[in-house]
Amino acid sequence: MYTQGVNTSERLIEATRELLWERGYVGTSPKAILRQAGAGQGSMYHHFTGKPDLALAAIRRTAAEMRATAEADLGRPDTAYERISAYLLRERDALRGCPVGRLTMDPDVIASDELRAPVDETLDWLRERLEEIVEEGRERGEFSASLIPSETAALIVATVQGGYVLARASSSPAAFDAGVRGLLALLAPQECAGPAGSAAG
Amino acid sequence: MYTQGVNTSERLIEATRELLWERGYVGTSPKAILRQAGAGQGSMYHHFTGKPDLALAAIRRTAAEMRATAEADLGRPDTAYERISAYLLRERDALRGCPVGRLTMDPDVIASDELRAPVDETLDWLRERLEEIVEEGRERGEFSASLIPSETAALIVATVQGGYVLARASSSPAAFDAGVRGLLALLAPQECAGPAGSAAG
DNA sequence: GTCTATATAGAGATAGAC
DNA sequence: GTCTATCTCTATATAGAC
Repeated sequence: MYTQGVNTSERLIEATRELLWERGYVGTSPKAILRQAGAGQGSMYHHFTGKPDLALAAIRRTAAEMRATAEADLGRPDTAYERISAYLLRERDALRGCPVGRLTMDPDVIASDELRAPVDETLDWLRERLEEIVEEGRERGEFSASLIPSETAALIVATVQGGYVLARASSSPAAFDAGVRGLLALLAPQECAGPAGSAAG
Repeated sequence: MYTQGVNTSERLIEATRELLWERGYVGTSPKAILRQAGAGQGSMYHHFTGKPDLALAAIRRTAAEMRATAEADLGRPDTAYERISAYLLRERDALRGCPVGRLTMDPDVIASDELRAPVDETLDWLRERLEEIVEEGRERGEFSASLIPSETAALIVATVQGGYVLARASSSPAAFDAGVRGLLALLAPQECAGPAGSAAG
């Protein structure tokens, strides 16, 4: 059986994705979703058991999309530094923030293991993927052998997530870019960092 | 005229601070504040014009407290690296997140220049304070001369803010600590980082 | 499947007694 | 200054018509 155009269930999920990104879970009402989707009350409760169920479908899709977007940069045939750099410098609307990461500040999402799971899994996947790449770069001599891949990976993800916080606080993407450049400068393959720690004078 | 114990206005502000930290602005209702403060409806609207006004008082106080806490580590008589390290390694409840930074994910806070102002000013102050310290460390030879202080400062703040995101996503403070260690490893005064970027396998 | 009532609770604020 | 009504609007969900 065919569905002409986009069906209601689909529109509900997409509307929820947009509103969750913009206003979070607590700040998004079923009524707002229905308005955005152009659907009536009954449709939502026909396709989903309620707000949490619909939100879960929306979050899962957003999480999958985020992994695919990241992999597009991280999976390129290039050096580790170039792939990490491509991921960090990718065009972003920093003021919108991360549609997955922002959910960690939502009390109702964090209180529900089911809603939190896709958020956790996605950020965890990203960390592990970056860890592989850092390890690879270390073996190839791009990075210092003293780098700990798992910690470096956590740093990279944190820089992005925290960059969104700075951008939104200042209403400007500049701070996001600054943090990313600061990280890339420290990660950049370098000959010698300068004089040893001569703290005197 | 004396006020015995803590007055109602004070209790309202403290209750609001706790709830804003825990549930954000959108997720905090006046009713919840009154319950937490042990006050009636009338008290709140006597001392404040409404929810935004009370939230503003709470946010300002939290912001001031955050600056003081950071300065306690950053203002120590020590090397730049030690002060930054002390700030990053300070004991934190990473799962609670940053009471100031979390507000950047609150749509109603971001939509209001008045509510956003103390958030912006605080994170901006922190970045500038760290910038001074990085610059100082660079002049003293602790850090590479190629480091750009403003970008490094943005990175440090982003690492902390993003670390909270990772910790909350995974319900564990471990990821926060990992990111911080990853950053400190890259910042650590070092003699030579290893071989130059020989990317060929 | 989708719609329009309808129901119950809570958000946010006001009025006026004490 | 603080309290308890009270008010209007919205959140979330259900019922039942079409």
